[in-house]
Amino acid sequence: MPSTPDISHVAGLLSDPSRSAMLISLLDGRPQTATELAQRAKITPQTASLHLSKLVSGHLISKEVQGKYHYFRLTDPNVAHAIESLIAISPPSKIYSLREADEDNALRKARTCYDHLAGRLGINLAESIVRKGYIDISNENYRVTDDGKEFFSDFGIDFVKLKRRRRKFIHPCLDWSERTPHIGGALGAALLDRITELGWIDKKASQRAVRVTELGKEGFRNHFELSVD
DNA sequence: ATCAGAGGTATAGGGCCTCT
DNA sequence: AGAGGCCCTATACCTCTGAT
Repeated sequence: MPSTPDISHVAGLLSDPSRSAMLISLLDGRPQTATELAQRAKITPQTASLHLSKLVSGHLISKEVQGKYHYFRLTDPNVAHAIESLIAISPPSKIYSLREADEDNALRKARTCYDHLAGRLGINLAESIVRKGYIDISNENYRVTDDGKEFFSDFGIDFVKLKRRRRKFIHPCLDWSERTPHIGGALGAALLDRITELGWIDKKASQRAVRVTELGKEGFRNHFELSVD
């Protein structure tokens, strides 16, 4: 008889507010030190260090030592996907200041979800791609059409190389702020890489929120018929 | 090459809180 | 009351950098 997966261990690791705050901070895919994560979770570095060691032993995050710095990151996109899904079914956190409200608005507008684009921009981009017939939705799954293959190749994405990767090629990733899926998987990551490379978005070093540049506004309009304010 | 200082992380011990 | 978990402070350890 197949054994039942034990989700209680992972759920236990996620159940602490400090640990979940650090995991959410790691959602942008950027490696961060224990001290940075401690600031995010509003705890001391020593406490953060303890929590991080538990998350490492639970295989939710991995650690890379570079000199005196210890960089932590999510182990793989599946962890990010799981956290985003939990955020989608969680009640919104209370906002106490104008700064928090601004950050929340910026995140809802456009942000990275581990290694792909999310927020209203991510949703609108996915909807535009579907509308143009580059991606087909069947049984709530994404499939790239022949037109899509041609379009993504023209857009500068190496489709063949992407297909060879062991990672899931494309999947709908539920957006916690919009409750609508955006494009996840290897193609979602490649899209974000290409958009960043083209200078369409500006990723701030310490934030998940991204800003669309003037070049990006033009690019999204010309390639995806998207008007970004 | 060696040493001291600074920055960052890990660990130990204790207080506090919650649950049973 | 006891157990368990979280967070804090104090301290030790590691690594890097700059001065000598």
